Amino acid sequence: MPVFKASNAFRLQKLMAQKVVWEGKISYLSKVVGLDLAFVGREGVGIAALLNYPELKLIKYAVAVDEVPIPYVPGLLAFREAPLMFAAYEALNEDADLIMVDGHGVTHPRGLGIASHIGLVLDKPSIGAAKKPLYGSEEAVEGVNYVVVGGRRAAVIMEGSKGKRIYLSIGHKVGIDEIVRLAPTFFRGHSLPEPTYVADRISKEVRRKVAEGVGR
DNA sequence: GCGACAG
DNA sequence: ATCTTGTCGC
Repeated sequence: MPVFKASNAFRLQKLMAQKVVWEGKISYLSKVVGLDLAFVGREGVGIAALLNYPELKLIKYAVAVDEVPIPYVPGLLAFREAPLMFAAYEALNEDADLIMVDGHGVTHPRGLGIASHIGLVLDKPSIGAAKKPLYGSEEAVEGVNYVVVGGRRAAVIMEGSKGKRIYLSIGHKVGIDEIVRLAPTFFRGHSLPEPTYVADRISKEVRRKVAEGVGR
């Protein structure tokens, strides 16, 4: 069997990055899907959580569990985590108006963080929600903190509860101004935006059940 | 070459 | 991401 080759992944990212759309507005927003992954040893637990908007209440969720053979390599996160996220999204069997992914979008060394990777493949508007910076320089404009990449504003830095900084980046087909407009509406008293928070909570909850099933 | 490095 | 108890604070 072929093994994961970082050099090939790099080439693919550069090609895919050219297809990513940094602009766009969400004309109709009702279904938001949060994607996240948890681990139990080598087993990955992918979660696709559907929330309504603007209430941000969990409507339903889908799970995908499988072995994750790709190692974690900074910058190549999508190759490790996206497969199970696609599987979970597929199992959800819903058409999302917007997808929020744990991690960065275009604020990535080659312009293709996991949020952009997933938005591009599913051809859906997507936004990345990360807890730590990865790429780009900070710049404050009119009271808003941005992350600039190649001269273009690529992410907005939000302050979750207890002052925690969260990086909301362009994933695909959502412009920076649209993210600035929507950003505040995604927070509900947690450090993370609600779609990501809910998906993360569920992933850890399901992870525990999977861990028990593994031990026998 | 050295250090940094989403989850 | 995950390994991990109690503990400080809203």
